[in-house]
Amino acid sequence: MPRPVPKKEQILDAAIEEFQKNGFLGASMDRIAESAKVSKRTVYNHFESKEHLFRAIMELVLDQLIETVDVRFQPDHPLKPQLLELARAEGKFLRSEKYMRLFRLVLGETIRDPKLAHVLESGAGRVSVFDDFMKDAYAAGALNSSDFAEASEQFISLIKYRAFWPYIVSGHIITADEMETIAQNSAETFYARFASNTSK
Amino acid sequence: MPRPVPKKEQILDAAIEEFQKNGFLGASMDRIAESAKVSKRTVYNHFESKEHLFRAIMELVLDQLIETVDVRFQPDHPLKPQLLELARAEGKFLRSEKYMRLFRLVLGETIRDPKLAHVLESGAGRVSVFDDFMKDAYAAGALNSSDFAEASEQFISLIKYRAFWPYIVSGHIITADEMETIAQNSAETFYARFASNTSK
DNA sequence: TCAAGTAAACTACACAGTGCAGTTTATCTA
DNA sequence: TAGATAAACTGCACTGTGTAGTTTACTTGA
Repeated sequence: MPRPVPKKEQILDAAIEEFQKNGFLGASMDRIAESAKVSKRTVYNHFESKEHLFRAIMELVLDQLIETVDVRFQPDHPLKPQLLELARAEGKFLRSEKYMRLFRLVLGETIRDPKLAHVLESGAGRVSVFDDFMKDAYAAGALNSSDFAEASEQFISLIKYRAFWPYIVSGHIITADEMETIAQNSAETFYARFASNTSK
Repeated sequence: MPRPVPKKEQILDAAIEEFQKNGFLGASMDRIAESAKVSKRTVYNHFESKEHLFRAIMELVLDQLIETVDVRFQPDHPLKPQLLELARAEGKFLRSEKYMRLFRLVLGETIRDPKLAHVLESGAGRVSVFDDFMKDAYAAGALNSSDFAEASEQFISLIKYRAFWPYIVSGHIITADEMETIAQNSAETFYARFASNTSK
């Protein structure tokens, strides 16, 4: 294998932008070729159809949507600051413009074609970090409810709804300050509801 | 005024379905005419363009997205069951298939064209019922925080995220039982965080 | 020499929107 | 009650445009 020719990536970059801007149906292969500074034929040499190019992008993008948050519960530390840390980490992850834009692209096409839904579920829908955190927290006696799936979902709801909604609805990406407020308030509410009496 | 011809409504019905199924770009005026059992020319006699037809539908649909929930805080009653009632009312409203499908249509097009966003904000984004409820509850001393906008948003987050997410992501409309569980858990969490000590 | 790329013309098709000759329908009038 | 009238509707051919994907003839660099 010679060198990792950059043409393919030029095409992918241009395609991501085009799909993002116009959606699958609105995207034009001619424009993609043009803005990738590549002949149309070259596009088709790398990707046999629009559909294939789109799917290639989806896969590429999915890797970047995989939750990178990795906060684990530490039994010997108090719960509250750990909740805040978890909320902040999730918030930081959600707030990146790259994530938001990719998510929007995927969401838009998922709505168009529900068959793509599993893509979202396996990507953005990942909740395992929260689940694991809650499971460990309960095992350590820090939670007052054994239903850690419920606890996990509520925490996620508090954070994600307010982070996403403004963007979905009006394209507004939440500021770092707004996100910090959301993280604090979410942690506070979660603590009020789920912290065990014995936990500090 | 001659007669209230039903053709226009046949067209609107067919168009709603077509736009819902294929989105604005994917929708075909020929198919709309065909499934409305009307000639294409008739479609254009009623609506001068695809865009006009789409906007007519948006307006039609918006009226149906206006929040119909009307639960007011009653100072002489305990807070907790009132929270549950509010959550249930919101849940019932959200859960109707008509609402879900229309919402999805609007959301899809909003993502395609953020200029349509204000449509959603003035419709589904209405939070005044919750705001009013919280304001009254605070005035009656039932809440432990003066920030009723925050309280309101958190309550909404707990309910809406879990009601919408499955549908947006996979087309799954939540069952009445699932919604009831969400309402109860949301009310419980909200109460744990925001109920004043003096409230019963 | 040859693999990869370029540019531009070309095919085939789907679609929005129009024009028009003729038909249906409801309502008003004699 | 028969028939006139106007408006709504039909069916269909047609224009123009944008697009996915292909073909062809040419270039470039190793």
